[in-house]
Amino acid sequence: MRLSTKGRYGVKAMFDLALSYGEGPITLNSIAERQNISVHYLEQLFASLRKAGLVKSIRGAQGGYILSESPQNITVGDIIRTLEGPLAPAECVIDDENHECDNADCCVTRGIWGKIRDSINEVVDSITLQNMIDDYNKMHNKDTYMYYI
Amino acid sequence: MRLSTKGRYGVKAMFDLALSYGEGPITLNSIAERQNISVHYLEQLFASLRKAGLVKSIRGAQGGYILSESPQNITVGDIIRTLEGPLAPAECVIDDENHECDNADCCVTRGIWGKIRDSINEVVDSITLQNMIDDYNKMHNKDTYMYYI
DNA sequence: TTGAATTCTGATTAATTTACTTGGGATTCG
DNA sequence: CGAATCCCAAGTAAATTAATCAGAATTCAA
Repeated sequence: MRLSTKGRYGVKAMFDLALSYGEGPITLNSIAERQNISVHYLEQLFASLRKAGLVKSIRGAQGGYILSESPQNITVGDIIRTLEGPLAPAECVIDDENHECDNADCCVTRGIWGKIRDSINEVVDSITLQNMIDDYNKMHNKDTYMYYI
Repeated sequence: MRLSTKGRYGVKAMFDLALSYGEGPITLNSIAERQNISVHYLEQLFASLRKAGLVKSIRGAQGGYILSESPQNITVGDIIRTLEGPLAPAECVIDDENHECDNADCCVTRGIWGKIRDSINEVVDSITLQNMIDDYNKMHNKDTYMYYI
């Protein structure tokens, strides 16, 4: 039940973009360097993210990528589902497909897979990139914050 | 984020055992037939389940497997973690291992993986084999139940 | 207007994991 | 004894993952 590198790198890269939101396009090279990911691999991920409408690209020199929307309108769920496909522990609980079950007891286990699916999606859909930025700032301003107590 | 067949078959097979709990040993052959799984593959899964103490084996003719404990004391989480390893979306949130993070922002994403891990484990730990039996009986006694209304 | 910096596209590949299969050995009941 | 069963270790084919490779297309800036 691991996420693949697609989902993990994708969230990191999108968080990286979110930290620079409003400061113009960010190059994949710089993301790759900061996050320690191969540029070419990032290109593949960003092709998907762009097609899904989560980022916009600016081509040519001084180009790069920017978030399509503000960080508070993009969730971790949007990113992971774009890169990994539906977050379901079994095929029979992927909503947009109809996978038949011929076993009589299938529905009992199917109910379980459905609960797992729902709880995962609830968590990732409840976290926005803005939430991540806030967490990041809390960590990094902890010392400063102490002065005010 | 799919469960592998190990986890899925394992839950089905253990549920099969639970339905016959108290009726003596059940052979892998019969489980394999009912659940449509290869016997030899089931053998591998039951080797793990036995080592984890979830089932007991009775060798020789008329042998088979029984649950080590009553269905209400075995959770879906016990089964899945035994067969799939820790239910964590990323290595850095596996509790019993120490995986280092060198990126500064790692902790932000790590927090997310931790939330996903916790929500998955909460769900699977809250479902016992007895719960599954109850669900199963509800489904199958629906018609009978109607006569009493 | 040229060259460097970038995104974009499609193919290829190496490593890993998954989902078994194969081939036997050990044990126990009837 | 022999059939039924669990037990064990290795092998394997297919799929997936995680990239890499090669180069075309676009744009900015000097």
